[in-house]
Amino acid sequence: MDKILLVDGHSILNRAFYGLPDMTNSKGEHTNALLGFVNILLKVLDEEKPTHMAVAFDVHQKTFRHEMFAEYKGTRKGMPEELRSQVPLMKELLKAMGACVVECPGYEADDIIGTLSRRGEGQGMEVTILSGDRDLLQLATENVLVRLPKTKGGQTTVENYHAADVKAAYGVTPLEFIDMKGLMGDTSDNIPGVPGIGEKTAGKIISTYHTIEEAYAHIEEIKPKKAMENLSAFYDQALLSRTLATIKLDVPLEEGMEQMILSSLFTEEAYDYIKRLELKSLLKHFDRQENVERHFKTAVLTTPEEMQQCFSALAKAETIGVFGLFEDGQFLGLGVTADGEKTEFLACSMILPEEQIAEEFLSLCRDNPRLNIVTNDLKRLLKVCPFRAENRIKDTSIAAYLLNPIKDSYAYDDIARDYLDLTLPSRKELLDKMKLNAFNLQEDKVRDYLAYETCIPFCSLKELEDCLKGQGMDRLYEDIEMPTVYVLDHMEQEGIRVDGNALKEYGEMLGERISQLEKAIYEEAGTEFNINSPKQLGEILFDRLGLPGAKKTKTGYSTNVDVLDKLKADYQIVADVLEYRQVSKLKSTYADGLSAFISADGRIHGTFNQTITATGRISSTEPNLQNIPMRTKLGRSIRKVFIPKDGYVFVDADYSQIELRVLAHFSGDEKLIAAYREEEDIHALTASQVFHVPMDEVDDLMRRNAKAVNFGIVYGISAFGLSEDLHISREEAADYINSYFSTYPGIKHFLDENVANAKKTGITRTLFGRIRPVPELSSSNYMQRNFGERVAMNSPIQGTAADIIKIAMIRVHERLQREQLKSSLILQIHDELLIETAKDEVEQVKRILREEMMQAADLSVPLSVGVSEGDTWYEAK
DNA sequence: CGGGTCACG
DNA sequence: ACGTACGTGACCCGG
Repeated sequence: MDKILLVDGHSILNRAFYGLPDMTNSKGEHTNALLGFVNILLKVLDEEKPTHMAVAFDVHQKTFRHEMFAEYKGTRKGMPEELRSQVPLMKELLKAMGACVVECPGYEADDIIGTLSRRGEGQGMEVTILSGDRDLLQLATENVLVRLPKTKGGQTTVENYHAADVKAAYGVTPLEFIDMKGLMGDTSDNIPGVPGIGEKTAGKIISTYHTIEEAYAHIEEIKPKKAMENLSAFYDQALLSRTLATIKLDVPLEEGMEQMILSSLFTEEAYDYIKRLELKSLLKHFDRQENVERHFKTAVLTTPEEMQQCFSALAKAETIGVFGLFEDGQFLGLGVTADGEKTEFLACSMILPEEQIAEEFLSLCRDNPRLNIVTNDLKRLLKVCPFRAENRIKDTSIAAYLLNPIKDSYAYDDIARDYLDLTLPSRKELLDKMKLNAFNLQEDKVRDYLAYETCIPFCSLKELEDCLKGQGMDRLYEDIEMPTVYVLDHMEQEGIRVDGNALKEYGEMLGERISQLEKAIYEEAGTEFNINSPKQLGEILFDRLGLPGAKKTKTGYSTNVDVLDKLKADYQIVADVLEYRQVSKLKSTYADGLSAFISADGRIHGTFNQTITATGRISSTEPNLQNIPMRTKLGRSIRKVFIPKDGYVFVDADYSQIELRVLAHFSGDEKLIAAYREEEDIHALTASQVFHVPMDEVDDLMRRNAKAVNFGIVYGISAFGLSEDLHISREEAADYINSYFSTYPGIKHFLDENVANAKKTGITRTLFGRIRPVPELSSSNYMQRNFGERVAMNSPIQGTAADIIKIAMIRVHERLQREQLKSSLILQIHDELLIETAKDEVEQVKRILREEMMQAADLSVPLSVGVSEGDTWYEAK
């Protein structure tokens, strides 16, 4: 039997839009609703297998209709621009897929669907209606099924209604449903209904009397009393509402059933259009040459002989893909491919030990100086295979990060999807929480996994390199990012020495103080509670003790420093809580936290991540060595436990105001450039200019305020942000900013141009070509857009500073190696490098740091570097 | 697992 | 009337 699927275009698009996170393609077009729509549609088509299909749209988008009926209710907010822009794209896409898109001026999509459902039913067809809108339930009959997709918890389930199901769920028939709506109204459709009658009452009334007229005829019997009075007073409005709620069944449609016959949606045209929209995950549905199922295969090799044979074959290749498999830090083996399809996996074992695989691989690289190597996580691989042949080794995760630094993962499945139009199961999908070991490598899913990890880097390299070249980031990739991998690996392997006993004592000292404070706080509160719980603390301070100045967060009272600082002078308990917070932070995160990371060699080997930040900075984890306390005396003293190995000292070098210097360079502002060239005190100078006083009259407070202004400029200034930081009024903050911009017009111009440019191109760019997309700039949300503007101002500055220190790191590290010094770079903290320095090399190391850091970039202002040494990190800073 | 808080540049 | 300074990571709580 023939079967027709009728799709409510707008409502499904709407569902899809709110069900998926925002997505934009490289042209800045929003595409999440398109993707969601197609996925819902494909799922339903698969389940229903209809012979015919039509997708109905309103001619005018919903907002227009709301304006027409605006007198009934306050106008609802129109659909956001991110969604609106996808409506025409969706229609085009459907047409490209050969789907019948039906619109009719003067009628809504509901009416079209109603008309077609009756027409289909009349012709003896089965009818399925797909909509996100419950109103359509009035169309359900024995032969007309209404399906409502629901998204809860990421999973989409579909509610199905025939006439009987409507009755079961609502106690009314589909036709009565219209009367029910006449009573209860619908805010989102601007249908007024009867005041005071909601779903419950309306349901009761209609299930008893079946129609509004009949209910009115028995008006005396209606309960509750309020409903009776209102129905009586608003009877006409109820009838009008019902008319508004009634879906028309007689729309004069030109389209005939024959136009709705369904054939393959995966047409040539659709392929091109989907490709243009960059909906890569949909491309897998197309049966195309470039998309023929790839066959990734893995053979697990376990003996030295097999390995020898494998490597001899690899030696003939031009490029090989490599994957180092680790589980819980344990090296389990090496995957290799020479063609991107067949993977050979060398599994570690007693007869094929890790060292032998590593050695053999190293000599393969050494003996074949033209062999190119591609992998998706080079730094990981370096832990077992410390090879160095930079121009020949490529890391696809780094390349993908440069091309889009705001993604949160660069795993093989992400790269396959983004650069090969290939949808592969992720590790989690394939293996879930399975731990890999020597005994399960032969399982099919594990072998698939090994193949993907090994082959995808191999297969995607060319596309990635083409994209890098196209974006002008090939030099950035080769000259800065790839060499950085080796420096980070070096820092991780070296680690930093920590005096475990001193750390323990420090922790105990903190523990004693915490006990004292706890006791005092409980006494002051008159009860014991968990001070670490913001919820409990808020209730104690603001409810139980009735302190003033309560501010609310989503979940309760805000108890952060800003709030508590204002109270600490008047309330001892608040002062104690603040100290408690500070001390327990130091203990849990630093004293206890760091202790847990001290290795057998007495050093902490953290991880430096190169593909995390949106701006190009490095990040540090397990532990985070880039946020060791500095700003308070007690916190800072923890740096005394970081000590160099015997016979060594620390030499620490940091850039002075590198971001402001970058800004001076970018903006070309003459005053700022001149100031830096003459080595002026930049914050004092800013104070003098902004507050209109001579330099020698600038006091500490003025200088501090000017410094905050300078910070603000770098962050993408806002009067609100500055006023919060300085505890001044917004007006005052705005005055500072205006004054700043008239002093340095070049900066104002630079920032404005930056934002305008980013709005046009969708990206920002650093001095060395690093990009950062700023999709927030095209948001319809005011806050989001403002955020995008600040990001557009900040990213080139922060990013260029990040580029510069990477260059410095590379050069410092390479020079230490080339000059065969014993000293070693062990930490990078954004604008600072820490070198564990042999005592007899101190002067040389200081010179290297100064030279390489200052010469890392050639800006129109000099780069200034401060260098110091000490027997602990505390002293060296 | 998200929110609040706080450590750093 | 809204409700923000830019970039991170770790710890704690509580659902």
